[in-house]
Formats: sequence, structure tokens, C-alpha cells
Amino acid sequence: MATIYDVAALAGVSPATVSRVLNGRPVSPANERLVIDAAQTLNYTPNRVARTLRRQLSEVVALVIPDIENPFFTSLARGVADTAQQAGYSVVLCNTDGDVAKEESFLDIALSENMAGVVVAPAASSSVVQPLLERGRAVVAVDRPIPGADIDSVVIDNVGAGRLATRALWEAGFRDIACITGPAGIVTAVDRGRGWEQLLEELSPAPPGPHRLVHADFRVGGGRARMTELLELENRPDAVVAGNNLVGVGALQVLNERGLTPAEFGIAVIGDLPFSAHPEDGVPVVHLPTRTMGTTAGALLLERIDGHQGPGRRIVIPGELLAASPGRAAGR
Amino acid sequence: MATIYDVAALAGVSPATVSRVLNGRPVSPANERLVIDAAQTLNYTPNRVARTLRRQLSEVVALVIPDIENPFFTSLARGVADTAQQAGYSVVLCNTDGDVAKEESFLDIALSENMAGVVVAPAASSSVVQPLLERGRAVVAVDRPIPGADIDSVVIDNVGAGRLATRALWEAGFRDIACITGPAGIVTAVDRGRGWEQLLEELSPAPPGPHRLVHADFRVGGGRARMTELLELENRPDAVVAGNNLVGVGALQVLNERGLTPAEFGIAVIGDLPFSAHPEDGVPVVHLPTRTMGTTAGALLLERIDGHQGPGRRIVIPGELLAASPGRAAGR
DNA sequence: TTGTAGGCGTTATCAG
DNA sequence: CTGATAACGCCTACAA
Repeated sequence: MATIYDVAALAGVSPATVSRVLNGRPVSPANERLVIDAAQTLNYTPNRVARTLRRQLSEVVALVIPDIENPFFTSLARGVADTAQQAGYSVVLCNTDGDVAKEESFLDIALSENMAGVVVAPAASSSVVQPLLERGRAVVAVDRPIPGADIDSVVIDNVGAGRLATRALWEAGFRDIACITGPAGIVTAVDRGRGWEQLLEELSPAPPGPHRLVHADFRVGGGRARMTELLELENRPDAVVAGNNLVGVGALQVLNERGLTPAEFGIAVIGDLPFSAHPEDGVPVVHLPTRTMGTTAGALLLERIDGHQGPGRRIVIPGELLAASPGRAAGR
Repeated sequence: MATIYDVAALAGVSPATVSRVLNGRPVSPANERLVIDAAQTLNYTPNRVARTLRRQLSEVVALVIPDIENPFFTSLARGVADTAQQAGYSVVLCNTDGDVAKEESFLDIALSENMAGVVVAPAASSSVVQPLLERGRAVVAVDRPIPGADIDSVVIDNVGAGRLATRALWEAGFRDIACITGPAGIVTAVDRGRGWEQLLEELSPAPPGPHRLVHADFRVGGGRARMTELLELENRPDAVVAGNNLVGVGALQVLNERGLTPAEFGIAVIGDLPFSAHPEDGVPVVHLPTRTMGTTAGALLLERIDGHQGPGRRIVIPGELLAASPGRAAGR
């Protein structure tokens, strides 16, 4: 592999001059030509490891997410990647599988690899970003804020999303609306449940009992399990709010298998139904602009990398209720 | 940030001894204790950049895929990540968006970051892995082989998958079966189309005209567009093979929107339908074990990293026809 | 504008 | 077993 010395030798200049050309610093036109030609003929590529060691900062940013198989996060990832790549950074994706230890390991690596910044969707409510911050690295939280860390964060208005979904069912005439949200330890799940609760307390003469709010794994299996239980209840509800896209898929699976239509048993979903092959008539969906979250988080990160100081900013992105009209095209 | 010198100073030994402890080389028990304690109190983490520069090899492997939003590839990614992480490697995911230039850029980076290896699902039939191979780096192709490169590859039996899907429709009684496969430039798409063609030539007294094989973008939109066109044909077919999971979703969307059931218009899908909320009764699906592909590719990569020599191995993984019986649980 | 030289943090070699 | 030292490839004062 050619080094900067090889290029210098071939061009008949010093390594410093080569470095200057590579980094766009002033060099005589003649030498610039020589260096460029030499680099070309040697097929020279700067060694990024050495550069990073010297500069103490790489041109890589990491995106740490808990579930790479959830379209919510892959769409988010696209947003971050688009923004960062446009600014010349490479984006590497790290999947923690919801495992706090893996997340910590990736943050460690980001630190010791001298990465320029990290966008993290924390697996739990605690996330060890302090070491990164102490070293002056850019860190942005996305989807879920990190309590106690004064950093930029980009989140959904989860309470509002919960309200929108619940209101859609209420207005469709349902009066005993349950909610399957995510784990009690995940703030997005809790907030969506709070939105559901708020709205019913405002509208309903008899607010729902606490047993109408159930927690599920934020995956298809979780939705299936809780939906099945709800249906087998002695006094079962007449509608349900699904706390995220995958829970929605699971719940819909159960309803469909039992031949229950959305008119018979109401269901609204917080988050876009991924890859739906059926129109899902009558199912209100609260669209969450995940790609926008990603681009926003990416933009904040770039600003921080560029040296922006100041207290952590908090950007809240609203969900948007999609009409549950028949014939609406699903999927993408 | 503490360095190896700080640890050495605190422990009262030389940096070399610290390095030895870190790398599990023989050191007197007394010194080992001292070093471990010193490292702990200083909260020391080795600088991976410096280590990589010195060792000329990092403990990172890259996985380069063309579409992070396609569950086919995210599932594959899980497989690779599981295997590699178990062996102590960090996996970084690079999404090329099907863009050959981006792919080349990522391969460049893998090279100049001294990454230990790369698993690549090539965007096109050419992929510039030569520089990596020349530097002795481990490279494994997955999903699509790289013509002209003598490397390990893990692929689906795409011809076989095409045959399975087509046979299922034939046996269900359909006799004018079209095929929507992927772009003509993607070998997996071509092979699946060949499987369709082969089978019909064997079974059908009048093999299908070439216009029964159409190429689509391997995404939902591609499936929608081609399916719509097929249905509007003057002499439309009575069934269709969808060339991948997303084309299947798109085609199913169109059929469902028009109220055509799988009994009226046959459809079989090559690849698992992602996140299906409906049972999809009567739709034969050729299951592709993507996760296994990933773990297999990861294992081959690790062997190469460990120095395994020899010509490129080619592992072909068969698809498996899932019965299209009513009531089958869909999604995961 | 250009070259020299030191150092980024680690590991490997080579004496001791 | 241990320590001093050079080297990985690059960038950047500093001096010319």
C-alpha cells in the first residue's frame, strides 16, 4: 500500500507538501500537479487510521439503534445516513438488539475509535454517553431522550400520538378502548399510554380502569400475546390502541385470524404499518415521520461536530393521523 | 483520556508490560495485579486507533448491503452480526442504497480503515474487491456472487426457488403463469426468472411467451406497477410469481385493492412476506433462510480472517416452500 | 511556499 | 519476565 512518503518520493517533494495538497492547503501549482499525478499513478489512498490517530478525530459517525429489523429504525437510519453522508461522513450502523451491554460496548468503541459523533436511540433510560461528552464528542439522542444528559434530542410527540389514535377510535363510536403499549421501562411506550389515558379522562364519563392499559414487548409477538389476552377477557373491550407499528401488526394478525373486522373490534395503530399488503380499511394510523427524525438528528449532530455550543436542544416532532378511509394505499 | 503510559506509571511498570497484560501475554502475577488495578482506577480503555495502526488490522468487520429497508437484508445482517460479534468483532453496517459509487466508497473505507474483513451483498454484478484481496483482507460475497473474483460466496438457490414457486401455482391448477422478477442486471432476479421458465418448459405443452416474464424494481413500487400492467393486458395471465418479498407485497396490494383472491388470480412469492397482518391464505411462499445465510457468511469470513487459504467456496442454500394452507400464522 | 522533525498510542523486537 | 526503543502513516508546528 502506497504511503504519503511514496507519493512524495515520486513527486520529488516532501511528505509535508503531499499532505498539504491532500488537505487543500496552499501549494505551488507546479507541485500540486506533481503530487496529484504521483498519487494517481500510485493509486494512493490516505490511510484513515493514521490520519485519525494524528487528528484525534475520524470522519465516521455511528448510529446506535435497538432493533435493526424494525422499519421504524431503518427508516430513521436512512435519514441520518443521508444527512451525514452529504457532509462527507461515513455512517456505521450498530444494532444493540435492545441489549444495554451491547449499547455500552458500541459507545465504548465509538469513543476509542475517535468517531466524530454518535446518534443514539437508547435501549434503556440510561445510556453511558458521559465519557463521550467529556471527550468533547458530539452526541444526539433520537426517539428516546437520555435523562440527566444535557444533549440534543429529537423525539416524537408520543403523548400527542397516543391522543390522536385514541380520539380516532372514540370518534368512530368505540367507548371501551384498551391500549397495548410497550414495556414500562421505555419512555416512548409510557408516553403513548399517557396520551391514551389523558384523552379518555377528558372524554369519557367513566375513565378506563388501569387494567385496560397493558404492556407488551414492542414486537409482533408482544402484540399477538396481549391482543389474544384482551379478547379472552370476560368483559372484553371493544377497541384497542396499538402502541407501535409491530404491536399493531401482531394485534391485527390476531383480529384477522378470528375474523374480527375493524368495524366489529376497533383498532388504531401508532406508527406506520410496514409493508402492508392489504388496504387495512378502517384502521386509523398515526404516521410518525421517522425519516425526518433521522435527518433532523443528523443535522443537529453535524452542527455539534462543527463546534456548536450551548445547552441541549429538544426537538419534538408530531405524529399525523392518517384517515382510515377505504382504498387508501398501504405500504410504500 | 488515559494512555498506556499513564497506566504504566501508576502501576510502576513499563508500557510494554501493560501491553502484555492487555494482550494476555505472560507476565508475573504480581505485575499483572498492579496493571489491572491501575487500569481500573484510571478507567483505561486501549485506543483502538493506535492499536489498529500498529497492528495493521482492526477488529471491525463491515457488512455492505444495498437496501437496509428490506427485511431480507436486515435479517441477513442479524446473522452476520451474531456470528462476528461472538468472535469479538464489531460489525458496522453500510447501506449503499443500490448505488455502485457508494458501495465502492465503503469498500475503500474498509480498506483504509484496516478492517479485518468485509461481507458484501454487491449492488451490481461488478464490485471492486480486488484492492481488499490484494491486501490480504477477508472478503465474502453474500446473496449475489462477484464474477471474476475467487472468493467465498453464500447464495440462495434462486433457480430452485423460482421452480418451487411456479410449481406451487401449477399444482394449484393455474396454467398461464406470469413472472415479475427483478432488474435484468441482478443475477438473483435473472435466476429466479430462469427457474420459472425451466419449470414451465418442462410441464407446459405450450411454454410461456417471453412477454410473460417482466422485470421490476425489486421494491414495493415495482411490484405494484408491473402487477397493474399485467392485469390490464388484453389476454391477462391467471397467476403470477413474485420475484422477491417486496415485489410480492406490491403485487398483493394491487390484487387486494381489486378484490381478486388468490383463488381467482394465483400468486406465489419468492421470499418471506414481511410483517404480514393477514393470514395470506392460499399464497404459497418460498421461505429463504436469510439469517442462516448471514451466519454462514459470517463463519466463512471468520475462517478467512483466521488465515484459511484456498480457492473460493460457494455455498448454495435452498429455499423451502411453505404450504399455502389457511390459518398459517404470518409475520413473526 | 517548502522541508524537517516530533508525536498521536500502541505493539513488537531485541537486549538484558 | 521485563524494559527501552523503533515503527505503524499522517499532520503540523517550526524553521528556512
